[in-house]
Amino acid sequence: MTNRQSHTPAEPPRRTDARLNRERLVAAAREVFAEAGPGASLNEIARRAGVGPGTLYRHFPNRSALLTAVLADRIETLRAEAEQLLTSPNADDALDQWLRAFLTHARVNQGMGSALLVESVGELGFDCHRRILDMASDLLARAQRHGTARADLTADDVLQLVIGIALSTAHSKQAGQPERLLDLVLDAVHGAPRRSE
Amino acid sequence: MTNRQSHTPAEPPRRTDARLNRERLVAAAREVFAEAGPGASLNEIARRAGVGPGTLYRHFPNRSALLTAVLADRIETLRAEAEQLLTSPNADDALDQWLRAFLTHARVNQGMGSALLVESVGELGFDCHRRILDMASDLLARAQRHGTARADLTADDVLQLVIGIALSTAHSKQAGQPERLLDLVLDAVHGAPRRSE
DNA sequence: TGTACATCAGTGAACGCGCGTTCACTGATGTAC
DNA sequence: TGTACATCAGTGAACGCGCGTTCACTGATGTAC
Repeated sequence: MTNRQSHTPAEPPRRTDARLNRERLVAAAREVFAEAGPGASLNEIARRAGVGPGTLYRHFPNRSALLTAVLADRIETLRAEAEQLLTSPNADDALDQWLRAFLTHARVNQGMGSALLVESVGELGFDCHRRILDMASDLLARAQRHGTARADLTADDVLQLVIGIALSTAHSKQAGQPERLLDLVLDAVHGAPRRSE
Repeated sequence: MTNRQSHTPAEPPRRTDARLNRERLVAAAREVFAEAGPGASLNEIARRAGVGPGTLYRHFPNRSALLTAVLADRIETLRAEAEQLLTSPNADDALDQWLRAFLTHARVNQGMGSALLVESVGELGFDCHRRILDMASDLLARAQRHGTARADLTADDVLQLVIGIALSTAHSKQAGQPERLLDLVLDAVHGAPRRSE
């Protein structure tokens, strides 16, 4: 809350060229991860950033650190959105809206986020997972108390479903399909546990 | 319908050693794909089958052909199940049951099926896609006519959702989560398009 | 049933490739004076 | 403000690895007689 600038946990580099290269690397990583998924080549990222591979390793000891850096501001955006939505009048709409935003982010990264979320890739990945899960939990709990969200749902399950949509539609050509699928899931989230006939 | 034995489209090999190796390769591929996903190493598959890499290429010109061979009997199983379910009394249960079976198969292959389904990997992949989609369409259409399935759903959307569950839970440690998520989706499939408040 | 041989299948070393990662070296930067 | 220098950052060739794929060769099989 006190930090206005949201840089990655680690201290920012002292020298200006270092800081610049770091930014270039994160920007390149954002692009390349979006194109080729979380398994994208690190050398390719360094190439795209216009630096040597050694420079990449100086800034990010492993792939997970780089992924986390890329995710950092997306997560911060989601967090801010969640915080605001938690004060909005309609608890159901708040949950829906946040999940829509989450789906968009997850899709942009071609399931990159999911890689970090599903498997806990190192401590940093685990941390991302926790933060996302906390937001979803808060919004879901409120929608369960003051809205129509089913009481038998866990935030983990709902997130997993949305991540699934992001993954399965990562290469989908059908415009609008992800949103359509999410709407269907949201119907289930707000519906009763299945009425018979 | 006339063929009792379901071998892959291509003619079966003439020599017995060839046929044996082919079977070994498919068995190994089944294992390795299940462990490492559809991008698994072909050399590793050959190794596991106890044959040289050249032998693998003699039988299967590319990865897609091998994937298709592995999928072939799973798809045949699903087809037989679909055919039988189409004559069962309850159209809703039939759809649900088939989707459950589909999820199981999709999960066993760690999203391997999905790779073939989502992206159309060559003609063979496209063919698999079609066959699965046809089954789902028939069952969904019947559940829409004689059951409670929502009229605004397409088979493609429903399949995509289930594939998403398979993908996102591929590495999930939580036992029972995939089934739980599918149940939630099935609720949506059979529910009305969202009642307000 | 037994043998000769053409055919088909299997082998596995080898190739080129891109990957992740390292490290000795060069160079730029910021600071102390 | 100007310079000297220690420190930190960047470089990129190089390594080993496993991958997909090929192909000249060996060997097993089935068939014709």
